[in-house]
Amino acid sequence: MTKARSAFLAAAEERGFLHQITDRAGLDALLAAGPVTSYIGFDCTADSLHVGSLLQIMLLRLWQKTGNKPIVLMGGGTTKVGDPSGKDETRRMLSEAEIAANMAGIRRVFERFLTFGDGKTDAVMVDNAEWLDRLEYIPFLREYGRHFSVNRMLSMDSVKLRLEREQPLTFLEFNYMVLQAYDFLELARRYNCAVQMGGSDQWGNIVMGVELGRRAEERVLHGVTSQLVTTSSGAKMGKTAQGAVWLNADRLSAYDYWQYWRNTEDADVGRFLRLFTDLSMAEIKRVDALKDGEINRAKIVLATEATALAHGRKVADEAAETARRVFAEGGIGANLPVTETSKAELGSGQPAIHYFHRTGLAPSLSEARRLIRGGGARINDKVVADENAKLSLADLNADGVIKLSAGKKRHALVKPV
RNA sequence: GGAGGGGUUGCGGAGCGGUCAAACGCAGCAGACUGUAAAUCUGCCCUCUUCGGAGUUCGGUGGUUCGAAUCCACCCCCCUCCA
Repeated sequence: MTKARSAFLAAAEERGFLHQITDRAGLDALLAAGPVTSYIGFDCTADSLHVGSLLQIMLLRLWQKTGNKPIVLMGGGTTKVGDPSGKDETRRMLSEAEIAANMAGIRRVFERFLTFGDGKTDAVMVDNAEWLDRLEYIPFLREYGRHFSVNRMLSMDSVKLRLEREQPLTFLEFNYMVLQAYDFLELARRYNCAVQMGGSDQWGNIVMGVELGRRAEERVLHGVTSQLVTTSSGAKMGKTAQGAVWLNADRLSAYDYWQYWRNTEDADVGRFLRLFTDLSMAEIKRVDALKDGEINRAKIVLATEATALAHGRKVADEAAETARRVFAEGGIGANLPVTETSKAELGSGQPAIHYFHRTGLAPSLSEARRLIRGGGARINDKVVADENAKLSLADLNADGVIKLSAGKKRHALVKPV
């Protein structure tokens, strides 16, 4: 493969973003000639995005940074249908109000990663409900339905896998790819959008759009998919025991976000630095050269850089400092979650398990007991031996708080007010 | 509409009248070893518990039985084939 001439392709390929491109040479030539508009669609199934979508976000960011215009397409319309790709189960139907609320939350996430505005390379956010909600069934079928082959659609992975696994697929969902293809055409008309990007599971849907553009209006459209990012152990990214790794602070604190990246497996550090930070390749090579125990320094760089993108530099530095104090000095960092209680309650000598439960370190009282039995619970860094141990005012440390720990990594403070 | 198969604890998947809070695998949590890594080993993994137990689970509702995830009836949902 020859080296790309365009800044975007050169950078995206060097950093390992890309999986498939419909017409690499054609796209490269287009990009080299001037700013190009591309889009990625996001469904509004939750009020934030998580790390699973981060690669797509970074791809748009890179697109903008290399002098092009990104469109964030909110799936206000398609969310009402539900994408069957990669899922065995039909999605729950969301109400319009839920979708609107989710969209507002997602918008805030993007404001961190992209520059929005009216300029030539400023990002814009568009909602496909604008046109999908108004489609008329018969005219739509006559005008666009004829360009879609059911034979072809049945061979698409998203559909085929459901059928093979004997999982239900409703007609509603079957239409998803048609609508996504139509989105592409609509964006091409409205914004002269020439490229659709997406995760590798979107390949089929993207190609449908490219083909629709050609068949319906002889437009030349391009499709690009990103690598599927899994950890070296094969797990999908973005899931932890506590749930998804969300990108907004209401859902997941900056400190926990920082910790997520800090705990990256050795084998993933270099790859993640390239994908999820803005560091230059030279810088990344330098950091990635660290080996063995030293690699922890690279993980700290990764965590801080990734957190800075999602939550801001200042917050990222604070998270790093908190972690340093908690782990290196065994102390208490400012960013640990605090659960408030009253002096009176604390003085009454409630069992420690209550506090482990209340702080969220244990999902139930039974779990808290198990944690203590297993030797994983600590109060002020001292292992709790007795599962009926009680907490009292005497446990307050010099800072006037009690530090509870579940395992080495999860800590919380109890503070009387 | 007809015939057949199926719905079990996060997932996969055993169980098919008592010994079932339900094998096993995966995921997860904790401990050991480490580097806040991976791998490995150990323990835990429905809820509550005064640690003796207690209470709710096997699509739903009734029933048979001393006793039902297991048998019966009806209902709901899914799959396959036929129409």
